[in-house]
Amino acid sequence: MVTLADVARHAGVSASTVSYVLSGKRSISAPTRERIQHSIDTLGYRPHAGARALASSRTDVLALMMPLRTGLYVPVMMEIAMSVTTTARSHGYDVLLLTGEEGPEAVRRVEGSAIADAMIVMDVGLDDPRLPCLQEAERPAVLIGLPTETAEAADTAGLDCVDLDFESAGARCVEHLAGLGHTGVAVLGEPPAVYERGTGFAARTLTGLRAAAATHGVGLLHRPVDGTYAAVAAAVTRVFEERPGTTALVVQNEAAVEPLLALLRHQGRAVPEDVSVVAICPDQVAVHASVPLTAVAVPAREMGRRAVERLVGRLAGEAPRGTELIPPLLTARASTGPAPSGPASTAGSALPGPRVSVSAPTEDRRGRGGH
Amino acid sequence: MVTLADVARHAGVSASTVSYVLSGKRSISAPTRERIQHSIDTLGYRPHAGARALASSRTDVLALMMPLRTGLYVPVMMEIAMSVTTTARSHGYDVLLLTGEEGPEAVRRVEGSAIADAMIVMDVGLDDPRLPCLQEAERPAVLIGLPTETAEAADTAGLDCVDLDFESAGARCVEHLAGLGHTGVAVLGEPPAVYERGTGFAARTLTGLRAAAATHGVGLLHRPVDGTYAAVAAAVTRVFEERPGTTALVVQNEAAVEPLLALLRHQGRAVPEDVSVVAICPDQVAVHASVPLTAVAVPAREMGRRAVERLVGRLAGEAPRGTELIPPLLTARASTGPAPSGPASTAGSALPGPRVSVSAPTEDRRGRGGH
DNA sequence: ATGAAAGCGCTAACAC
DNA sequence: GTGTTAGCGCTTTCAT
Repeated sequence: MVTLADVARHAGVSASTVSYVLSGKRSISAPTRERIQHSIDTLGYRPHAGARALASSRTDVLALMMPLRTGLYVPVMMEIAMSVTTTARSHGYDVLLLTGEEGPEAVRRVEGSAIADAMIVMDVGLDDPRLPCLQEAERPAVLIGLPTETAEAADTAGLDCVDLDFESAGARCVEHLAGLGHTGVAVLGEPPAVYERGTGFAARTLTGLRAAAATHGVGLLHRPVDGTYAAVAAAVTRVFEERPGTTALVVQNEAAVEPLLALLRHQGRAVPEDVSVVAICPDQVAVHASVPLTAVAVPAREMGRRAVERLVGRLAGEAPRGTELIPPLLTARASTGPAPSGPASTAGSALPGPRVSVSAPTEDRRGRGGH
Repeated sequence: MVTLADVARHAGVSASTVSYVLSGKRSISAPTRERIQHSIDTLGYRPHAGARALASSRTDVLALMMPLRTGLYVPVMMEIAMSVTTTARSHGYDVLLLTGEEGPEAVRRVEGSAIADAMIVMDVGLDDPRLPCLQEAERPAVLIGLPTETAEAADTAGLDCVDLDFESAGARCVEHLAGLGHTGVAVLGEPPAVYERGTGFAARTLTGLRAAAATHGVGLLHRPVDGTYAAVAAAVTRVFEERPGTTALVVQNEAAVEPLLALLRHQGRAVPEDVSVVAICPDQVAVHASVPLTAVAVPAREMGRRAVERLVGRLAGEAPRGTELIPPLLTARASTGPAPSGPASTAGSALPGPRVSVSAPTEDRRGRGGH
């Protein structure tokens, strides 16, 4: 193994000079710097991470705690993880991946063993047991997500948070639909487990949805669903039975998107002629859906990037910045349109009660699949 | 910070004794061990990772290189990553996440800076530039995937590999369908980019599919598809036009699964009465699809687990084990059934379809196809 | 602008 | 069964 001492010898200088060339912490004359750099390249020298960590008390590693509990949409997590990793690299940091299984113990391990300089914590719950440890910890931490129902309380707890402004996101959805004349909106939410766990973003979205619904005189039904075809079908069918006047759906559950579209197609409800659909999901999902979806984007990459940049800033001595909410951006695509104007124009209207039977839109349909 | 020396002083022993209690590398009398353990607990001592790495040349970290290039199904990657992380923890290792962007440079970094003790490399291509570095490296590496078209060549290159036996997986799919009397099978494969990149698993699957098709007199069409509704619709429509005798589909593209099922429903082709579908995907996807799918499982967790266990074994001194292929497991679910027996019974029959072969096997068949 | 030297906290011979 | 001690490779005062 090539050590710093080897380089020093090869370049005919002292070890400390080599070290200073590497760190740039003091000025070195051009000739010696070049000579040393040449030796480094020739010998293929790489500083030993452990030795450096021991001497400097810095690891150049960020820990990423990613619980991946049931009901969470994996691609968003993954995108955040990748965004964190590439952003971290661009700042000279590596990323240590921790699962949620260890819980608070992982926080103590990172702290106590000096495994990482800072941490990013995802999937934060309302009474997350990791939070107290994080607050006691010496090392800076940034949460992706808020541990509170509202945006204000988080920073008072001394925590740095980055998240989409889900409350505004919910409001945007309703506003968009209200603007198109819809008055009966149903929300297909995350799986029940997500709400039960007290995961902040789902609750905050709901708050925004409800507030805007009240403001705009829109009736709102909310149904948590698992991301399976069966669950979506059951929920949607019930919604249309309970309130035939439903003309728009908001989906906050990426896994439910395709099942929902397939179901509507199957039921003969045209999108957006009979029913409008707004999603809260990554843009990629919205664009590639079988009907391009009007959607509020969940900016996964952005969230990962900002989290890292805050952490890097704090490691460089900046003060905590509190809660940072990313404003939602709704992009109108093909899945929303004006509310159908009379009972006559909706598929649901043909039905006396329970089930959708007939008549539908203007689609080319063939084959024996017909109901 | 609490150091080993602090513990030693508190317990009234020497530093080395404390160290040996921790490592278990020499026998300590019960009383002193207990006394030391008590001091450790009282003081809340944690060994300093950097110091330990420097002194022992072991980091207790495994590096996981996960490229996440276009066209790869994210949930499988994520499941492997999580499986790797939890398995690693259970063996006392942490996991450092590396993206593919750095390429071979990342391998050298890990090696040169002693950042990790070993590495797991995913998404290996046929002429992967990381492979030469890996072979030169001192540290053990395990590939998830094979860098070759066939199973044999990999270990000769001195590399340790873990993967599903995709060749057999392909064969199982065809065998299953052939056993049900299907003679016209189309394969919806991974996105074109995956094949172009020379990613081994896709090519190997195709090899297995083709071999079995030849053996069983099954006609095989192969279409790479992007995982969007539009791409799937285009491909499937063309397949049925080109060969109306197609009665079964094999899908190796998780993102295409729901679009495909939605499309078939929309076209009025009943599954499995008109067309059978076999998938190569994680069991979870197969089970939760809108039609539970007969499928060869991609054992993501298993692959991650085995990769880590091999690595841990090799770090403990075991010799490389070469290539380890996990035998495929096909589970029959609701999406496959006997081939429709005559032109009269299929939706496709409406089309000017030349050939549907006559004879079919002797299997118990039921459903509406009954002649 | 450069060098010398004292650690950082731990491990692993080498003693006894 | 336990203590002593010499590093591991790097950073960073303190000198000059």
